[in-house]
Amino acid sequence: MGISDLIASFLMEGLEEAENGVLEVQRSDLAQRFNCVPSQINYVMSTRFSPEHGYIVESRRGGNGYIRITRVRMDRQTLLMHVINSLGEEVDLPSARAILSNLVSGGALEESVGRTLLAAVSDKALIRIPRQYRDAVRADIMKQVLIQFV
Amino acid sequence: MGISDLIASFLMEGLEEAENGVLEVQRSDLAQRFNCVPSQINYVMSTRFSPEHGYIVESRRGGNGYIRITRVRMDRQTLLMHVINSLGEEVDLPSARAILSNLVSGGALEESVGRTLLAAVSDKALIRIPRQYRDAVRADIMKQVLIQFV
DNA sequence: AGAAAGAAAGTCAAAGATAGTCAAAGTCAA
DNA sequence: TTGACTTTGACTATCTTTGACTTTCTTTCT
Repeated sequence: MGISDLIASFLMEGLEEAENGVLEVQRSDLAQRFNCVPSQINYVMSTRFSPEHGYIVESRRGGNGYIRITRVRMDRQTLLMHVINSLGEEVDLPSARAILSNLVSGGALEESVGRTLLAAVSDKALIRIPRQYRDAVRADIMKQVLIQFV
Repeated sequence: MGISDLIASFLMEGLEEAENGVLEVQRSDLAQRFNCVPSQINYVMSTRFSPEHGYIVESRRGGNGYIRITRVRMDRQTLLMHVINSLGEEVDLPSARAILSNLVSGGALEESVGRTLLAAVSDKALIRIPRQYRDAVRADIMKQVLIQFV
């Protein structure tokens, strides 16, 4: 596991323990604990705690600054509608993965359905589609499938 | 035996030992061990560990990258493998529907999964794909999805 | 209060570390 | 001899780590 993965799991554990699903950390503290540069924390936030992953990240600079990570919980309907609307015309694979994983862990989709859909929009499944169009096709497929579960 | 065969048997042995049927390797390590160019590992993956062979291959690039090979369960295998192999290069929508319906009623797939996959290969989902290529894309998607349930 | 200093966090691009693709060249058995 | 299978390597894509520079907020000092 790389440092980013370590940091991410550390934060997720922290979120488990936090009873309200909110965790506050200090960027430089974290960086020191994991012996990395502070900006790596930002990298972890944007790659592992994005909205697609089901998190809201807020922060404040200056003295007593912080980074606050909140795990969002929505009911199934809301979550699905939100996702479908947020899909737009194109979806890249990392986003699709994050979204589906979020839908599954949020209880909006069965695990088997999530896996099915992920496999259906994987690059391997869409190998013949020119890259240029892949994200659009992915979006089409995801919408078409998800709409059934609303 | 050529190098590709050696690499393949090495990996299969590794899979035997791995208790959960999952093996993770690093491409460059393997290449060094067998004294070949890294891209030969990709060749081995695509010729010996394809879905048709009963494997799922995932990977990640960048620092701490990996190639993960998963051997799918050997249970309902016969039916599904038969279907996967019989898919060939192209599948039209009526055939897809028939195949899925068979798999579901035969208990090889959950109904929700069948519906998901059918929606994913429907003409609506593949609307952007020129008709000429649709059946091929459908076959790709179905293989990629079904291999997970073998 | 206003300005200066200090204390966070943010941005961005370069460098590093892997893996993927593709087509040319090589090999071998029918 | 020919066609399928294999080997190779140049080029590309993706993911991670790092650090210089910027922005925003708080505190302290006139």
